[in-house]
Amino acid sequence: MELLEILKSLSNETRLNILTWLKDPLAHFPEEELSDETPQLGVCVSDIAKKAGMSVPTVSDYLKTMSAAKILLATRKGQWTYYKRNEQLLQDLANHIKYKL
Amino acid sequence: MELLEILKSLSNETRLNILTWLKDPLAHFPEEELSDETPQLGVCVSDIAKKAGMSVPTVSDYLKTMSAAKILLATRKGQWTYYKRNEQLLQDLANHIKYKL
DNA sequence: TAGGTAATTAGGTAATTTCCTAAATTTGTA
DNA sequence: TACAAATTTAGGAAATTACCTAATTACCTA
Repeated sequence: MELLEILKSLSNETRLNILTWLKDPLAHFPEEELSDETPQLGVCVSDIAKKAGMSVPTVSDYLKTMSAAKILLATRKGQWTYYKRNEQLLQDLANHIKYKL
Repeated sequence: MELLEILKSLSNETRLNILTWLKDPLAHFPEEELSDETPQLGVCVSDIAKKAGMSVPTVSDYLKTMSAAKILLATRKGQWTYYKRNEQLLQDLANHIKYKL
């Protein structure tokens, strides 16, 4: 777990928002954008970009940054890349702060 | 607790190092720089700057940033400003990540 | 295979962060 | 009062981050 990389990737308001939106996609994305695979796969780049009100390339780069830090997990399926939270890493992060930092 | 402000103040290698050094000053600062008040007060700016290998103004500013985020607590005593960790806030941060984020 | 949609990569400008030196302030002491 | 030590504030150069548009790549389907 690369603590500094993780903290850097969380130190931006939009990226932090994305993380919270992905905690409960049903509550934060329009129903028609979600499928029954959303819980497994996550949400695709353009839907997240729309929600963030930012360009697709910018958000794509943010998501890549967060995946590199392992905060998010990416799944490519056809033309789409879906991103979801890595709950295990977030628990590891919390534990690291609690007991190690 | 201002999550984004806290995460920003932790997203720098030197600031993160300072936080870990202050967890155990005895292990990270020369004995002659410490007093029996160190556990209560913390460590002063110039000692931390020396350990970090950076200028006093830079480190003073880092410490101020971390105090503003309430990660550190400052005590002015005479000409010195001592900084120590705010353990309560770090526990709050860990819990927030674990249960809220 | 051509055209369309989704995503990524490339390249750039603006804003922010990093970290310095010099100057000013605060406090203790001769 | 005057000088010294610790810190903070001010101001600035260099590096990084934030975000955009344009171009390219990946993949699907007619």
